Amino acid sequence: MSVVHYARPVSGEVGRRERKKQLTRQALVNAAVRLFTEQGYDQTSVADIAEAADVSKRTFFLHFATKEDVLLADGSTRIDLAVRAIEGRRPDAPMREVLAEATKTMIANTAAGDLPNGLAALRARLVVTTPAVQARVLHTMFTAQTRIAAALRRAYPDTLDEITAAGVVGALTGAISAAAVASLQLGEPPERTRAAMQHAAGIALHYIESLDTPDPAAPRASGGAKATPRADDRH
Amino acid sequence: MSVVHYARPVSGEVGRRERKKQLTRQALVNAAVRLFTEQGYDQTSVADIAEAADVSKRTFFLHFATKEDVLLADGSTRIDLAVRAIEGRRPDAPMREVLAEATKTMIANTAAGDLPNGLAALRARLVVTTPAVQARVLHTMFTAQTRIAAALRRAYPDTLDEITAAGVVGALTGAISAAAVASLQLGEPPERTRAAMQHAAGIALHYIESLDTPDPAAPRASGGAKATPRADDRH
DNA sequence: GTAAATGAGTACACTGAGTGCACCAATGCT
DNA sequence: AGCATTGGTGCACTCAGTGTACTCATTTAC
Repeated sequence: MSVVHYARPVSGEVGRRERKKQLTRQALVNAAVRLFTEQGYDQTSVADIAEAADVSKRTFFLHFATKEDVLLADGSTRIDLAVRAIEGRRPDAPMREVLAEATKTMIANTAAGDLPNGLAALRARLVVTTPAVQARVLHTMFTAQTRIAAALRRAYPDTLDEITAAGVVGALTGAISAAAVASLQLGEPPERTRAAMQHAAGIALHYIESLDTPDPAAPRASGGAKATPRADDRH
Repeated sequence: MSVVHYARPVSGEVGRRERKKQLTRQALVNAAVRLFTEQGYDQTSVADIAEAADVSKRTFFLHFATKEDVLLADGSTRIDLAVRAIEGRRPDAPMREVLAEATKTMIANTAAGDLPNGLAALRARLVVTTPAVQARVLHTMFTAQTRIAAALRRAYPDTLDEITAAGVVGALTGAISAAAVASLQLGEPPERTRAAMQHAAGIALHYIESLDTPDPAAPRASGGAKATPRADDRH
């Protein structure tokens, strides 16, 4: 393999080494997704995955710290998105709006990234069926919270102390993830789950509004959140 | 041992067997707390704990499903408390009030259970330093959420659908736990951490009020939540 | 162009969590 | 006293995850 000797590190390219690395990484993800789907998560060992991807078991752990992490391959992208949404706010934007924007971005992205292989769908299934995966996802989200809370505090340094910032972000993500899992457990289809997440975000955000407006004339149901279309459309 | 032959299974008593079981269980907890404190969590193996408690390693797993679980020995008590607080509500009590009560009970209990051995304090320390413990606690709390959400929904069947119930409870516990961890990470003393939890609960509850009162005349800062003494006393 | 430096992948041995199983012995029940 | 139950044991096993010393392709420096 090699008509071209001197590849092109020119023009800001990645280089063969890095490309090959991403290749094995992708092979591992694909093998994992396939095996998890075919045989189930618990019935698939890391050795199996490595074997199927035709690398050594040690190599697996060169790319992923734990067995669960292979399911979070796309991982930090969404968090980065949220952080950037907060950091790139208009200077005088109210907190509620900024958080609403960040939330919307994240949920939208959740929907998008699914196409390549069935990663997101598989993950969704495993989150409600496999405790180990659920625990890992939960933990990942929790650590992400602190990053987001930090960004938020940086954005509103004199409105928020550490505790309040943590509480706000905790309430937001707590509501969203609880609603998402509840929806998944009910066996609802993806777009309904996304709606559930939005609904829960609306709940949390509705409150947050009252932090923006020190003299709350309108922390009421009328506000921007429109929190209860869902509570109505069922029962 | 044994002047009394036929102990007393009379009058609803526990019996020697059960008593001995609790004894070994307690021995395991004590040994674990001591070793974790002396040598650190990661430096202590389950075999070590079992050895120190003078039982076999196999016995450890007869009492605790995982190494982390030994730290959650008191575990489900607090959840039961919350569930009971919800179930035992006055028939017409507003949701906010019920949840406030449940929250207060839980936080109070958190403070109380610490006395016997340093379990709660140790756990608090490990939650912020040891990922495995943090993950386990998080997961425990998350599963507890569904029980609480179910109880809440049972209490307010026509105000709440599954999703909203999950969202409400998720927001509440998300806010509380995020604030608690933030406080612990700041190295704050226990009573300050408890205050942080209360503060975060107030945040979440303040919103929830608006679910009770379809026509909110007073979902403002004056209400029962008193949400921001903390945000002021720092900044 | 050649040599040194780097870093992905490998082989292998090891620790430690958690499980299955057959068994023993104390306890509880009648 | 005799039988059933059940907490605890010993042992062998699986599997996740790590440390280490090695190879070899690629990259970089000369």
